[in-house]
Amino acid sequence: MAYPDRDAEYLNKLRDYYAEARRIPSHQRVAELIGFSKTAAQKLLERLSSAGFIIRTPDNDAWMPTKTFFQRSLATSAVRAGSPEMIEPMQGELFLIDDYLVKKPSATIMIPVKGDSMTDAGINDGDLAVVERDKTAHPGDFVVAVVDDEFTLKELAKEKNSFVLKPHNKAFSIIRPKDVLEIYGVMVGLVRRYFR
Amino acid sequence: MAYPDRDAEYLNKLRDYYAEARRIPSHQRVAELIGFSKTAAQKLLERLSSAGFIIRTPDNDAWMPTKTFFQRSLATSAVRAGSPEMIEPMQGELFLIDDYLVKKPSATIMIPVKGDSMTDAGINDGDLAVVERDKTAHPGDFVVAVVDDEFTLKELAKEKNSFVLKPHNKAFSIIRPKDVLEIYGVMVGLVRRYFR
DNA sequence: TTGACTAGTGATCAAACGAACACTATTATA
DNA sequence: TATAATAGTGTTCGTTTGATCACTAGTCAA
Repeated sequence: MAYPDRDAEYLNKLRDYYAEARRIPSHQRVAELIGFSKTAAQKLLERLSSAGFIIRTPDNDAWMPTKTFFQRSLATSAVRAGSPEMIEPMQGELFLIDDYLVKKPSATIMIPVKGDSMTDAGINDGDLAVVERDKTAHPGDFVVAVVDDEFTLKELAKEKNSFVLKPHNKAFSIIRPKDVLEIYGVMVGLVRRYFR
Repeated sequence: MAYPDRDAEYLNKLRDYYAEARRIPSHQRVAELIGFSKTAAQKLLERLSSAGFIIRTPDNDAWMPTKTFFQRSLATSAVRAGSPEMIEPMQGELFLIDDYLVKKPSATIMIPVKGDSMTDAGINDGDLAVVERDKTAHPGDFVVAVVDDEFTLKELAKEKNSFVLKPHNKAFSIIRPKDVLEIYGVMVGLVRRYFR
């Protein structure tokens, strides 16, 4: 087999392009990108469409990526013998971060974390909290509550007969709401970026 | 003021379009979308660019959204003073976390974090590290290194003339590789899930 | 070894595209 | 009240785009 699976390689180039330009490029640019003729690019896109990586836009005037397009491999086991070069892309299961974190897209929102009140729980300033709005909160859950007209991320805890908000940082003290504790949503995930 | 801020309304239409077609449309389509002339669309896009919502692609042949494009104000819910900026609900998958975290899809892999050696940096056991393979590692970066045929996540540090691996947990000690330090990739992001 | 299939090249062409220009109506300001 | 800036319309023009067609060179199975 001289030509095993070139399309996987082409797809990766397309993915890199998308990460930079946020669009599936025109036939001509695909051609330039890969070192192709324009027609070959066109046929490649049709193949990728059949494979489920891209579909047409609603207006049918361009290609757009599907969820599959964004999937990447998850190293299933950290332990393995031999050279690390052996772990090649597409080994391990395919994986989409959004599907991993978000169960109810319509009720999920991303809220930037401000402050250091949760650092002992591994939640840092600048992280993005994935918050599900209509989820029932239980003691022990991390919740986003509305305190003094601001969002606060804390652990929901029960103290005697009332709910309180427990920070995870010794420098902060427990918040005991005067009247009703207004819970905005439950934290279901965390996203952090190390480079911008 | 009869026409206070039409652009905000136009921007929302653009966002809706983007959620469906995953691209900033052409002048002509913007015109159709809003009920505009082509030139007005062109100028609108330039205004939105000045306002920081869109920028040109690296190839300078189209517009692409910026981070700001994905943010939406709290206009729909109750207006609160001092409310934090918020990123658009995942409704319609407008905001893709994968997109947010991954710069080079073809070289990026997800690796599960094992152990507590990095808890002081807010990285817990069971978290998923987003690792970019061909990125150059600098001292201070968190890297995935191959030590004794296993992946290890540590901070890359320089000690005298050699590189060492620094854990972020007082209970662990610095790893000084005997021979060559084999770096698998650089950590560019972190993903954590609170419910399974 | 013939024939089908696949991944390519190259050329043509109408439609769509972005850029530029002149012009108009409304709003904000000095 | 004059004037500048803003948000539009309409038109032109060279370029890019996607679609289509004819053709070629490997791969693979009957």
